[in-house]
Amino acid sequence: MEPETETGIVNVSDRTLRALYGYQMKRTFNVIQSDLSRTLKPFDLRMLTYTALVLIVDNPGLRQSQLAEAMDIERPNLVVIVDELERRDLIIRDRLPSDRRAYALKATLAGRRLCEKAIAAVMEHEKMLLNGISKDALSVATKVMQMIESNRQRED
Amino acid sequence: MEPETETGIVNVSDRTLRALYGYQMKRTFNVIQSDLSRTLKPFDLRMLTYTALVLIVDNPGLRQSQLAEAMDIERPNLVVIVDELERRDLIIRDRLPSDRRAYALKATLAGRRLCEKAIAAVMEHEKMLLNGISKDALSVATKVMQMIESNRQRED
DNA sequence: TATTGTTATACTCTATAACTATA
DNA sequence: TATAGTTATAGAGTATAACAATA
Repeated sequence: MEPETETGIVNVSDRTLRALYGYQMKRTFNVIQSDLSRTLKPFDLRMLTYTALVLIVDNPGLRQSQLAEAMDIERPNLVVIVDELERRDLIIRDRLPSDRRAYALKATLAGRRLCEKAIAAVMEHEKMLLNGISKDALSVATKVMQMIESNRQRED
Repeated sequence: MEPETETGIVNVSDRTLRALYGYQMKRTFNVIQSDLSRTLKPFDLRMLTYTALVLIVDNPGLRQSQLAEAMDIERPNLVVIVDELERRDLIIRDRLPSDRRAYALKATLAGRRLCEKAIAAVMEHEKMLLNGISKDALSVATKVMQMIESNRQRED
């Protein structure tokens, strides 16, 4: 006599739905990811290059290791992303005088301009995706996500 | 004079944070994904094989095409997942008498037992991840995710 | 010795076209 | 002709070890 919830085309019991909390989040993330990819295509950006560009524009002088940590990816995987942005003259790698191992990442004027346009497009699409969701509900959802993140169990 | 929010190690303005709504969700999904992977390792399951198994146990007779749609992946990518579960005798592929092209997927006794154990382990870990989050807040967050999913703009 | 960025590499997940067997 | 499942394959994204340069 368990309640059932419609999720896609199959019905799962509420107990099972709780066991699939990652499954709901993955479905939702897929939606956002694919919408974002389509929105960013005209700018020749992917989610990863877009995120990196936005963070560099917002944090001039950021190091690659900091950016990798912020984006939650490994340093080796960031190299190709920064390479691509640099090759397109959207950012530059400046040597830090204080630590000649590291780079200070800075957006170029072209990078800042592209970033502005991309952000505007993303926000426009976001409106459609978040249609019917109250400001309060969205705020609660964001807090829940931040709580989950802070509850992360780092492996030892 | 923009407010700033701590996200990882870099500060981003609230406007920028809104432009990175996918970024927050990705970070959160990464946390859930990696926690889930670690939890499922003792059962020799990944997120995909776990999700497939749970859905088959909960929906006996499910077809592969239905399962693929439920899991939001392409049919070809499901084949290897079903192959693996079948090879481990956790599920069987039953021919449908009414449509000999399709398979009815059913869990074996071993599959149902492993599924039960895996769900228990996942729920135990979920408690830690959702620590400090009220039932109401979680419910709101889930509804928001479902709303986003239903707002999906299918490409034509 | 430790850290920054790098290369190489392997693995997982994803996406598409084309095939077979049934309908 | 259309659909269910399959094969082959290519492309993203991710994770790890090992290296050079610098601290």
